[in-house]
Amino acid sequence: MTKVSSDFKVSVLQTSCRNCSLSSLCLPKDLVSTEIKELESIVSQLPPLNKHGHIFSQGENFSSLYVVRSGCVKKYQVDAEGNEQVNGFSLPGELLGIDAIGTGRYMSSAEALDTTSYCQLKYSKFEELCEKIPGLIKHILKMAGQELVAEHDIHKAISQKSIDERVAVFFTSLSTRLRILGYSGSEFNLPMSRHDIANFLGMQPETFSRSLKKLITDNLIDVNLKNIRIKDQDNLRLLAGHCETCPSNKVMNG
Amino acid sequence: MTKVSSDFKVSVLQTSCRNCSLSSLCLPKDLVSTEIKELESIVSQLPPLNKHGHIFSQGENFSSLYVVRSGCVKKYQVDAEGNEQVNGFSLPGELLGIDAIGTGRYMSSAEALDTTSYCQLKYSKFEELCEKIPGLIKHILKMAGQELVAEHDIHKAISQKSIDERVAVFFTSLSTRLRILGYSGSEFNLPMSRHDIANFLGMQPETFSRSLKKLITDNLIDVNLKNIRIKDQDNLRLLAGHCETCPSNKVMNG
DNA sequence: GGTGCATGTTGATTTTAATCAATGTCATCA
DNA sequence: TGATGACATTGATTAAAATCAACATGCACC
Repeated sequence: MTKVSSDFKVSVLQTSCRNCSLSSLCLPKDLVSTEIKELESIVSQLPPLNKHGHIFSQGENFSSLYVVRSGCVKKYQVDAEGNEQVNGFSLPGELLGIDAIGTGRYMSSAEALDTTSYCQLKYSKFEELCEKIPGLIKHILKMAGQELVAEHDIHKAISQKSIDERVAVFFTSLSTRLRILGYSGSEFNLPMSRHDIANFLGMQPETFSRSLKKLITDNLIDVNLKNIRIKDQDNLRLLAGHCETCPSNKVMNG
Repeated sequence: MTKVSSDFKVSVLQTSCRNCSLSSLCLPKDLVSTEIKELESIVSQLPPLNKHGHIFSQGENFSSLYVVRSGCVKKYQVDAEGNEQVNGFSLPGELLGIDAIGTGRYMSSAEALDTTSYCQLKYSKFEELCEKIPGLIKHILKMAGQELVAEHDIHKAISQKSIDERVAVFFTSLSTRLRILGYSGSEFNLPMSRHDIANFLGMQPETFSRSLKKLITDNLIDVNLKNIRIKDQDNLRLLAGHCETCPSNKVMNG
């Protein structure tokens, strides 16, 4: 089977931030050459993880922030009773570990859903660098803000939207994020299981499955196992409740 | 009627960060005197708002972060169809506006539920100051992280927990936050309406009302209009962490 | 101190999604 | 390549909460 363009993979050969295909997402704007060098000096590109490998696990001591380079990462928490809550899915360019800065421990686990490469930023060095590179503060706060907006979106979706609407929200949001990364927004392969998506969207896997069926019969999407093809973006976004002028419908981390 | 200690009010007479009763929450640790002075120079204490007054409104251009000094603030978004989603309630010491840094516009509205005083931090000046005061970056990232953790908690609650459990989560969480502020964690007055709480917790007001009744008959709380008294912290917290799918808890529910 | 309106509660019914149970399908690996 | 187990779908039933409708209560404003 040939890979569609949205397998969430990028080349991982380069080791420089400057040449990284994600630099427009990952780096603050308008960095001068010396600043990029300084940033590169605190960024380590770690060996790629296989499926089920963990970038970090809930409860571990916080030391570094991470940026996804390729692949897809599941963020999740497990409570005392062993129940899992999927908090979201991180795509290339997205930052992991912000919520650990305050507590000193990772509050959630970050697991590769696929072969995943990523970069490490030692936090102690990062803090120093913030004082040297002005734009860096704004950049990380911007990324934190995006995460907050995404959380509000999913809060609203689970709180107020019907099952089919939530599924539409998931696909349209994923579609938008993939397009930003340069992939097809109309056809992509899901690296996560039905179980994980359902968990994230606050429903049972059976319910998610039935909703997929509904969206197919309504001619909004086509589904072939992991492969999703969006047939009617407009009506899918309409169902999702999407509205361009509405702040709550920006890109969502899920 | 005499005020109980948890009316979320603090004296608003002082104008210095140093003497502010919230300094332990609002300021980074270990600031030297000159640093506090610099911080004070960018913090303006604005005139208090009456009930329904807005600190900022969704869509307005971002310019400042705000810290609640006294009272209680409702964070909410309204979508194109006019549906409101309550994102949360901010108590004294909590920061507002982080999610606007990245987008340049406030993504939600912040409305006083009561007479509320607050401080303004011009963001442009704040960024400059971050370069001068090392701890400031960590402090704001810590507060952003706390907000993210809170969002994950509510996501999980709405996603997985039953109605009564969600209500228990709300009360125990509020109780904890009030105690940290030095108020009673076992008796307090709710500044927000049933409608707003229900909306925040992803349920209908009728359903919230019925759940309150249930918690009262189970002897976990007492309710007198806006006044809540927690009678059995232990079991309320147990309920808040309780999970449907956990076999040991299933039997007790009947 | 009424009057009117917003807020909150209660009851009956319907709708929705969870649960339970069975079956189907795919990928893995001997 | 066929057996195995994880993942996914489908159907029947139950449980939970939304909805609809009526009523009660408290509060703000005359």
